[in-house]
Amino acid sequence: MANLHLNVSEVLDHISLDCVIFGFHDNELKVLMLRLKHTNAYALPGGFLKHEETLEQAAERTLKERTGLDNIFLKQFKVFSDPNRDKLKKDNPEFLKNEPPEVVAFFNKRFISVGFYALVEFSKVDPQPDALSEACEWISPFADVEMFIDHKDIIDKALTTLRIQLNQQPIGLKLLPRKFTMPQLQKLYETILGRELDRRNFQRKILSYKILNKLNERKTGGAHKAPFLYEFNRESYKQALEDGLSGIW
Amino acid sequence: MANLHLNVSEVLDHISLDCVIFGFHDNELKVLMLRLKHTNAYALPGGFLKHEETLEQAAERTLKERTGLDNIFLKQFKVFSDPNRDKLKKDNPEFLKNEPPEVVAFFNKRFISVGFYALVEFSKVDPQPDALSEACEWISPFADVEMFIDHKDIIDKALTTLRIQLNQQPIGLKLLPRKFTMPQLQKLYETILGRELDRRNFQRKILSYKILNKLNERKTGGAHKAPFLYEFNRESYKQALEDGLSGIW
DNA sequence: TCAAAAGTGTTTCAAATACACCCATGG
DNA sequence: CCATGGGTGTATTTGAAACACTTTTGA
Repeated sequence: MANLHLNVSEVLDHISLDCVIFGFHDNELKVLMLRLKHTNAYALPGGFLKHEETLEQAAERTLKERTGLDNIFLKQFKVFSDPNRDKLKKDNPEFLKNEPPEVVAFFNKRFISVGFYALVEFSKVDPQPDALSEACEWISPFADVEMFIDHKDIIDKALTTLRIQLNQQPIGLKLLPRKFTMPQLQKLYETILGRELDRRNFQRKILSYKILNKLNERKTGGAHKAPFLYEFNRESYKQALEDGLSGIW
Repeated sequence: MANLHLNVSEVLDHISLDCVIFGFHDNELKVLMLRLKHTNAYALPGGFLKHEETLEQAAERTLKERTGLDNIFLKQFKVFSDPNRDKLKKDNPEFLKNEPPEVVAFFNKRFISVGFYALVEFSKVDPQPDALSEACEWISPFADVEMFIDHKDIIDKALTTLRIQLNQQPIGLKLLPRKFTMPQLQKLYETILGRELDRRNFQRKILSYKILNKLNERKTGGAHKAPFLYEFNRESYKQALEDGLSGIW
């Protein structure tokens, strides 16, 4: 059974990072998580900081390992530094049972963890478990499952941040496939905001920003009337976000 | 000459924090900074993380030491983790010349620094230099002075964050004295936003939130017509911020 | 052929903006 | 007595919200 191959001298003590990787599929928001070996708990993909890296580079590296993707949209949102936050780790080191002693010792130090959230296009992700986990899978951020130490808190905080930053960050652009329908975009906004929006007002408002190109294609295959496909106009979207999408949904 | 009396075994390696302490005085935004000994550079008040502390507690401790104040409004806004960020420190260790070798060695490690911003009532602060600095004083966040390593970047980022969070955080409440005038409050908003606002519209809008109590007093002593004094209605202000002061200035 | 989803348009109401006049004060 | 800053009011424009009808589709 493969172990972590973590060279503890390559990374800084006391500092870790956790990534809340958001995807959007079947009109639902998802988070990519690891199911830890020998436990039922889910954990966020995370990692440690190498000597010559920034935290952003370390997060990118982690993302690449779990999703296969480069150039992911990534943002720090909070540092979790409760000295008791990793208490559970010491009580439940089951998932470390195949690791060498120096790795176990390293894990048992106190860590402050920098939370990042990432936005990825669901269909492009190839989920890769790490050596400490049995599976890497998408679950609902609202799912009531057992989570490693404070990872539930980290997800909740990421969601709150996402909600607040919905009008300042290219959330739609990063979470949806290149071509998408208006109802899809609306569902995305609704999921993040946690409330329903009026279909017609939503469309009018989002179109008024001139950040979408309407395509001469419709999404076929679904039941009911075929909706048009849209794509983001990357130029104007970028510009619009710099000004802030002035409204609040 | 007093030295730091830093017991390096009490704090974690590699982790520091810096506080951008905002105050408002003479209708101008100010930042509390230290002037480092034996250099011309200004540095942000900062500190290290003790083993049993959260970062927030460590920041509070730092704030208490520099300002004499407790219960300060404090918020994390970013972690600065460029591996070269403290390069200058190694080139210019002048301000450490009275420190024992273990302290110098500690300072020469790589640090990632968690940025906090704090909002304080200017007149209540009693600025206290630390052992490494000659003075602790208020300067303009826009001042073009020499700053320690990346502290200018940290201030800029704090300002940007403050601007974005102006409608979500109790910024007025924390920065102004208990009684203040409408023009003062407006100047505060204008300074943070970096643009002018219409006097009459500002007043109408801020009053519409019902977060101010108009007092039966006027601010005397100034030239020209004496403006009324207001105070925040803490109950409704708190409530309003939870909902977000829906507008954007 | 009909239920359910999607396209499109109008009316209404609230908020942001622009603008004007009067009042008080110290120099 | 007047320049400056402060108090208060109104008309206009803009955008958000509420709401209705028609079209397309697969079951």
